[in-house]
Amino acid sequence: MQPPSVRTPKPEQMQTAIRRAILLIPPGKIATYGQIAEAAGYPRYHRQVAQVLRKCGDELPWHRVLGSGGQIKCKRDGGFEQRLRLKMEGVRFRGSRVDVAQHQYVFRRKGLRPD
DNA sequence: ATCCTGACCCAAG
DNA sequence: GCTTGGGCCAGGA
Repeated sequence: MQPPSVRTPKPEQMQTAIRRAILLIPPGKIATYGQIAEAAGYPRYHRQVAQVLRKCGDELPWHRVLGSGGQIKCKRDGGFEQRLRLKMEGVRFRGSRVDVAQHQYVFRRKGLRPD
């Protein structure tokens, strides 16, 4: 059974909530796809976060979005640029991963309202 | 309606 | 570290 509150989301509203959640991440901090989806009020919709980034990542701090464990999920040049951008903001790496313990951004509340 | 794909996640081996 | 397989959801052909 699932709570009816998070089912059958309106795509437009969900996309807005996801965008707003991503915009909350300050420079030098990071969040994962799953955390963003949850913060936006749509747990389990992490794939939709990726969809939003692919579509309009140019308007968002896309480089602050990582896979679980602080992994960069972009391929090739995208991943390279993401790493550079993060380093430019002072984010430190441990091997190929971001030091999550130090840079994790914790959303204050989950279920951001559309306003 | 079905099938495939994707900037995903997680547990196993 | 790696690969597999199952689960998840939306969008496009």
